[in-house]
Amino acid sequence: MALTSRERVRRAAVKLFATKGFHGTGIRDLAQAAKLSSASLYHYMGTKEQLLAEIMLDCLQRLLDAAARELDGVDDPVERIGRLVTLHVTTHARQPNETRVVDNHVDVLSPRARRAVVDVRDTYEQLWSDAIDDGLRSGVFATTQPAATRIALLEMCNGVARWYSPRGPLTLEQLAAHYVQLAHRALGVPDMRR
Amino acid sequence: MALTSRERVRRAAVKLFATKGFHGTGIRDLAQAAKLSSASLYHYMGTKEQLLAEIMLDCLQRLLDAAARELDGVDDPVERIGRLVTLHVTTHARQPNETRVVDNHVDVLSPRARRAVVDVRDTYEQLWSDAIDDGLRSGVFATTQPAATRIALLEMCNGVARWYSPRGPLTLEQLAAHYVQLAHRALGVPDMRR
Amino acid sequence: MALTSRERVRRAAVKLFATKGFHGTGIRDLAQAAKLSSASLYHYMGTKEQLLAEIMLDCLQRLLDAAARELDGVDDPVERIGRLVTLHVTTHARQPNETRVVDNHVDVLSPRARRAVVDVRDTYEQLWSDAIDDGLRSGVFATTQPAATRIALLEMCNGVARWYSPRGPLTLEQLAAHYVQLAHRALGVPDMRR
Amino acid sequence: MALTSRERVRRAAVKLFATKGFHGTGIRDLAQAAKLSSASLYHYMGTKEQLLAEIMLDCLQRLLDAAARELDGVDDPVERIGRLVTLHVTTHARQPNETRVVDNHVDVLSPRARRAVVDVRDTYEQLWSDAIDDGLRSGVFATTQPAATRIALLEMCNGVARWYSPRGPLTLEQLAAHYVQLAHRALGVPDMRR
DNA sequence: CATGAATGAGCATTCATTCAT
DNA sequence: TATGAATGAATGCTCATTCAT
Repeated sequence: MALTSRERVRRAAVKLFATKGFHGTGIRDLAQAAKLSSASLYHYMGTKEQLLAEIMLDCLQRLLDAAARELDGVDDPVERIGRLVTLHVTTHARQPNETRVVDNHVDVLSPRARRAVVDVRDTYEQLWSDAIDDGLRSGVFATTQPAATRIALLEMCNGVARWYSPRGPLTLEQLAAHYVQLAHRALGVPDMRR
Repeated sequence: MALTSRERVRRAAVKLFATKGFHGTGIRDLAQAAKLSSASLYHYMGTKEQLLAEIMLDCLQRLLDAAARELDGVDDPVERIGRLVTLHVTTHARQPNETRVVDNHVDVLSPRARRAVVDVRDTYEQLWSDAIDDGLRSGVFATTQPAATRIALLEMCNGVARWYSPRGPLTLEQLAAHYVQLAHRALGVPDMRR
Repeated sequence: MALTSRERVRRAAVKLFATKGFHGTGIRDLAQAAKLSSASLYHYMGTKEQLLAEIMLDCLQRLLDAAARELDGVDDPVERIGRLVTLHVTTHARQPNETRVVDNHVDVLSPRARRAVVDVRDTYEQLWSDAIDDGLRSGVFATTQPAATRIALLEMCNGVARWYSPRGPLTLEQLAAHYVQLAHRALGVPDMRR
Repeated sequence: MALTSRERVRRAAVKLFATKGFHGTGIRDLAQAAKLSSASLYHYMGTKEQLLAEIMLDCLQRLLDAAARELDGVDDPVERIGRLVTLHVTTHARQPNETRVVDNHVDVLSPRARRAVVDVRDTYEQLWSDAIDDGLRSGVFATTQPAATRIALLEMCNGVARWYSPRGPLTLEQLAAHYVQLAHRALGVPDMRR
């Protein structure tokens, strides 16, 4: 089924911003990839930067929503971190372009747009912080640097978008399971729990 | 003591490429930061891309050399990984701009330059692979996914350049020690060893 | 009637390339003469060199076509040379800019474009060679150096673009008639034939 | 024997201006060809344009002097034209670069320099005019367009610099002899005179 | 809904030239 | 005599964006 022009623009932008960077992507590249004239592009977007900001906000919001759904009703911190890692890694593996755009383009945004993006991201990362804090409080996690560990884990998981290929030796499930193990180990979850 | 113009160009490029990206950095930005006219820039560099490639190769080579020095005479895989992590993290914390340029700009390079850069990077990463393989063979490491773990650890350590600040709560030593712990845990080093 | 922008670009290029040379003509000169911004120029041309190549090929092709038409059904070599000279001289007198561009810019072209231009030019000059050879065979021409004579005549006729003015003492018809006489004399056509 | 730097600059300029044109030749091309730095070039020349003007004036003056020497004591117009053609053609064949610079760069010069060059050229061409007028007066030449014929002959002879090669089928002597024949025929010199 | 035409501003790079050494 | 360093101005060309149709 044919995509709408609007959707074609969006997909073209995601792919190109991810692979060539925002500044490395010209409006003409976008137009060509979306099979539109560069003038027509402007029926479906504001400025190039607004297009970027929309993509970033959108992806982040969807991640946040999905995370909230995953965590709904789950109390065990080990399980919660496991679900966050699984979701994060899976998302980065399945949508490497979207996530690379989100993860690498914060600095490009104007202050106003950056604020909005960072706010959503902070809300999302708070889910990680909360889970880690809970685990520490309950004694199931053991680390002296919860903040650094959280960031380290997030960076580690973000990296998946840069290297994972479904055509490689790992299935998505294996990949996610391995990263969950890495996270649990990093947080000092005792072996018997795993 | 005054810097040479050449050095000023280099430092300006590192800072700007790191913060604004290669395509986001104009030759005029570079000139202004180096306190030179844009024409004079070309006494100290080839093209903008060649400048980038030189910086990347240079930084990678220095990292590789330092790693070789660190590992010299060290046999214990636990210690070797510890030293690699310490060096990697310390370098990323001390020279966040250099390392961000190296870690984020491979795709910008022309095929020829990319080849050269990737070759050095592969040689460096082989040091990690070797240490991990040794640890697995000797039974001190325990993981079913050595390759994925190596990449995950590298990404995790690279991330340091994106967030660590010496003005934050962690000293360089604490930071490095924590990342060594994370790496050892990720590789399944038994607690008594740590 | 108003010219199209495309045509204005073409005419501006012909005039400027002819008078200031290809390298002496800047893109901004072209834009100003075509009453367009320098950016708009690029809607109507590829690169500056492609614009040159198109002009050259076009003019040469039109000369070749016209020559073929002139010679159609004409057998007498004296008459054929007369018609070639008349056409060549008339063209150079009427379109001095076009012909100066064609005659003086072969060396500027890239190898590929030069090849294309030289091919058409060679085809055209072959018409002269054939006429001269025929005249020699039939005994109506007398020269020991047909090749040198052909080139000499062509250079002589090309020169017209450099000096002839319709405001001078010679009408186009007188000019052409005189050059025909010069050509016939050069080829040793007996006086009674003229 | 080694050339002086001054002479190397001169020769480099002649070769490059002839083949790539004045505007197509950069100061760096000149420097490289003269095996000097571009700054050092300025010890041996004024501006690029002055260098061009000096070359042109010099070559023209030498041609004029040589012509005066050739004509000294020669009264017969047929012989005079013969000597002028021989000298002109020989010079263009032997020094194609010098003559191409002289013949094709008048338009590049500033008004003042152009004036000086054109003055010498006019003096030289006057020698041709005088010879032709004499021949007409004495009845040995027959043409209704002496001015056009003179220009046509000059253009024809200038052309030699564009095509003649000593490695081709014609020796210099044969070339000159043929052009003398062409000139005599163009001027209507009766066959018995030749 | 779509685009050809248009542009001011900007791009990386090169220009001819100067000057202190 | 020679040049490395330096530059303001210019180079050919592309940028993101607008607008009339």
